[in-house]
Amino acid sequence: MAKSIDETKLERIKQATIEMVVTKGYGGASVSSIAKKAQVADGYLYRHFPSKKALVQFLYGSHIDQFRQMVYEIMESNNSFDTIIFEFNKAIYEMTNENPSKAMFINMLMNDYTFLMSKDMRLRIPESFDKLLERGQKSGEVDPNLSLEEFTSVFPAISIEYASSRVKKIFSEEKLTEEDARKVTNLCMKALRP
Amino acid sequence: MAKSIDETKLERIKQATIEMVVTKGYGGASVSSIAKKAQVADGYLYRHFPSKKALVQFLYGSHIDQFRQMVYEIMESNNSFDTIIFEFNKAIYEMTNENPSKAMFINMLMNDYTFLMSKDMRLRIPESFDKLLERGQKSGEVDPNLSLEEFTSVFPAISIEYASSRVKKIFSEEKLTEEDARKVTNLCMKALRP
Amino acid sequence: MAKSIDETKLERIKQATIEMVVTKGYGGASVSSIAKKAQVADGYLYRHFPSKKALVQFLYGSHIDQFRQMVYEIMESNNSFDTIIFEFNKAIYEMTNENPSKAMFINMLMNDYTFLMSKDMRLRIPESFDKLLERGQKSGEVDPNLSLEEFTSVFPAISIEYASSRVKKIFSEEKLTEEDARKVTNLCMKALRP
Amino acid sequence: MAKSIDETKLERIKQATIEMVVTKGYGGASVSSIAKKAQVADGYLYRHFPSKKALVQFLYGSHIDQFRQMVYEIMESNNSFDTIIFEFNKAIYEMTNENPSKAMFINMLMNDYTFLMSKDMRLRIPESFDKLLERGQKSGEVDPNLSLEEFTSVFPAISIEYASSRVKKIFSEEKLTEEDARKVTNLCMKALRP
DNA sequence: TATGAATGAGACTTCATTCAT
DNA sequence: CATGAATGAAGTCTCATTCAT
Repeated sequence: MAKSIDETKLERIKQATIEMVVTKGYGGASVSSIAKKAQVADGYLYRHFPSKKALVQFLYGSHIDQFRQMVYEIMESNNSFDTIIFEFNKAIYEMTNENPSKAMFINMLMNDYTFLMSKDMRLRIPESFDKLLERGQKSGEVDPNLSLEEFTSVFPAISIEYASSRVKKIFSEEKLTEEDARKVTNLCMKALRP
Repeated sequence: MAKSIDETKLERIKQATIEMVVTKGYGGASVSSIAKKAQVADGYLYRHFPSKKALVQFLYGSHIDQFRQMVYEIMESNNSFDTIIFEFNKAIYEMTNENPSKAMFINMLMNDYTFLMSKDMRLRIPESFDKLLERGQKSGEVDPNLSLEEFTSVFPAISIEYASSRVKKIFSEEKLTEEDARKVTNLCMKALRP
Repeated sequence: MAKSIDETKLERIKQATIEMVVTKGYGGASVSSIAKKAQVADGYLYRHFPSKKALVQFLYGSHIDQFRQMVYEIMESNNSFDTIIFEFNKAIYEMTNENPSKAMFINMLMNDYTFLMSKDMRLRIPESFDKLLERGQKSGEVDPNLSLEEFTSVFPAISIEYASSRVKKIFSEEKLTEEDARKVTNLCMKALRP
Repeated sequence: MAKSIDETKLERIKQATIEMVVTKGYGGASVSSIAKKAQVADGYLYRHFPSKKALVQFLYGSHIDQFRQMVYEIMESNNSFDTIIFEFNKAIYEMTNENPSKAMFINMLMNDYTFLMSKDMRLRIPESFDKLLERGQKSGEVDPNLSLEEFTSVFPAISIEYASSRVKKIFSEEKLTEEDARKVTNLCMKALRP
């Protein structure tokens, strides 16, 4: 009977939000500017999210979860610890190439103390990395004395930092390649080994 | 005498700004709330900075510079590469313990794409790390094929990430110790070696 | 058959509007909330009324007219002045019991200077009360020197005020009874007598 | 040192609010229109009240209290019941003449179910009228069987209704006089007597 | 006919900044 | 020099209304 929800509009809002937040910061990304970039009406956003904050929180949460799921899936289908690290790096570098804003968005919010993950997520993320650490320690590729805290300071910290400096174009403006993933994997493996 | 009163006021403004920005984000840290916390009048801030943005930029810049100078000074007075890494870690962990907000502030802004360093700073920072890298490669402690991009993804990235996760109290609420500095140094040294 | 479905929809809209306006005020009664309460689509209302304001005005007008007609009919079928007053009181108290929102709605709008009666109505109402006053003065039950202004300040003002304080549950939460109608009639008769 | 608060501005806001609410209704009285009428900046209001609703509530409350205090003071300084009624009528008619908007404002909000008095006020008002009723019953001027509910439906209901119909200019556009107060007092006294 | 997705004007509110004191 | 009252631009958000389906 009535018009159905235009999913592309919603998608446009989401992408526009990410881009505006990355470019102008949370405060600088006004709802008006987001709506304009997404080519929807100013009030449109409020038909799907109760507030601008909720929208950004949702995007943060869903991206973090996508990220976490990626780790999970790669772990499920790979036996070798170093392959997991490599596949993960490859995956996030592909994502970063495809949608640099998305990568910047996650990085920015992860370091913003006013955007906290949901409790649920705060618990599940370390859990995934804990399993990964165990696997590495079992296979003898990771120092058995390494704590989870030390582990996550190496992985995914190095991987993310490498991608982040690339999108910031500090050292290079090239796209991230499989070679980059290999190099970073190598750094991680060395740091972690017994 | 009168001037010293002034100085504490200015200092209070600076500290209040850092704390408010970390707690509430840049947008949430209103000039009024900063002034209130610093116990000065709203308009006082404008006697020293032309705008709120300029104040935050200044604080970011001066902290980054303090950081850079630390690297420089440690490099000047130490010959051994691993000692430099260790001393640096010790120094930033001490700073983090003393003033966690300051550490959070730097970390937050470094990952906020709307707060860019001055061009001057953007050039000088890699320069310092380049010199450090060279020293490590000369002494044979660092892989001679490592690029500056790879190097900075390890150091100071690991060091900072470790401190950051501690301030966020993700894995532990303990203060950072010399032992932590040693552990992190070890991780870095392993990652960098040939 | 199809039409009768329509009629209940319209009826539901009307009742929902009255209840929402009374509960939330004119501004707080959003078209959406009215439609939701009436279980019709948001846009449905516009098939019968050109605007929200027009809907409320219509309801106000039709209730006022119903009120006026009640006076008229009671006057037609009763010779005695005091019986007219009593029957009127009884009638509006019954209506108030049946549908308190309706009573509150009329009372609210009659005291809201932004909802004016139609010119037509503004003229016809005093006319009805003028006839009633005449009748009372002819029968000697009402002071011959009383102006219409004084008369309406007594009747129906006292009657309405009594019902209003009851729906507001200021002094009592009981339903209005015939005994209440009698008491109020007595107060009016005493006030009006020569 | 600094500028002091301009009390006339605050006064202008208050009066402008009353006038706009009376003319356009609560919803129609936009903060902008109020500020414009008061010749202050749009944001000024928020330096003294947390919201538009709070401002209107405050004005309602303070006017109701002024009203209540008037009753109290008149009762304190008069022994005779009928003098109290008369003095009260005179006082509110003078107030109505001086500031008709104020009278309309109170009347409007008293009949708006979304603007409730504070609990404190809801209790104190009937108390004052209860004392007045007692006095009238002691002096023999008021029917000893009259309930407070009946009493208040006569006084101050008649007095207020008379003033209200005058400000609405239904029957007359004249100012309210002492003669009006006398007439209304007479109506009340007749209604109340045994 | 009835729906409800979408619009956008305009509401309320915040707050960086100014400047009289 | 320092204050904080006042401003008003700009932000977030609501909601009456429209119209494709």
